[in-house]
Amino acid sequence: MPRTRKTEFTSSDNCIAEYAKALAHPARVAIVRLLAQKQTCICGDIVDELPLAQSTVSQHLKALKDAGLIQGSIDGTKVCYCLHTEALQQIRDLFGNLFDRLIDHSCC
Amino acid sequence: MPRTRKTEFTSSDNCIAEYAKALAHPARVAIVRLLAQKQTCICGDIVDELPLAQSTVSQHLKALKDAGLIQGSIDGTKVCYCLHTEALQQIRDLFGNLFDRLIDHSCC
DNA sequence: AATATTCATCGTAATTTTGCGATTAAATAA
DNA sequence: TTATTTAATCGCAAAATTACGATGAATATT
Repeated sequence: MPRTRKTEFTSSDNCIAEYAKALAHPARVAIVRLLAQKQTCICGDIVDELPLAQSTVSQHLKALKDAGLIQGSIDGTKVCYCLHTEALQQIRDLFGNLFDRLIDHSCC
Repeated sequence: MPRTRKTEFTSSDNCIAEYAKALAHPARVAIVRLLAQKQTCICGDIVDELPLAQSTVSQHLKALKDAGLIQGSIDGTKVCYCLHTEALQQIRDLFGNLFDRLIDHSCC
């Protein structure tokens, strides 16, 4: 009997994967950590903290913004970025739900 | 004055990014969730649960194994996979440290 | 021994990601 | 007004990811 196969991933799995993809590069992790550490919203100083060109950092900022992890607000010629708390809370919840129930399953 | 630029990412950021990359595809998230739900170690049944060809699923399993998230043990012609608890604990810790301190920073 | 099952690996194509310099747009400063 | 600063976007090249069928290796079954 030929086996039937699922046709899609669940929206939860897609959502988690999308968030994970947003953090799947050390530059983007560094940006998030920077914004988490400094209580003030940093902007172009992020570029100075990363071993990448300005245009590349801008791309990573856009990726984080598209994923909903950060927000940017214009202040003169500068742009001030900060974390989007609700999204990060959701990430914590999603990853928590994913991992919480597996504390003592050593089956191999 | 020309600005100095960092030359590397921290090992912590690299580590988090690597873990995030392992979960940056819905198929791999689905595999982890499957292994977290079933207390028994599943093997090729994973293929039937995913909308992907066997060879593709095998690649995703390898990616998860290379990242240290799962382990596989051979049982006859079958292979039994299970989660690698320590790595998942480390992920929880790393992401927890990254996100914990940012509860009430709304600066934008 | 011959066949079947299970799963990893190979080879390849299509797509996505990453990175940079150059350019552009917008606001400020001179 | 004319420069200068800041940051986004464009265009492009290199690398990585994703997906599949075909093949191979190992064990189990007949």
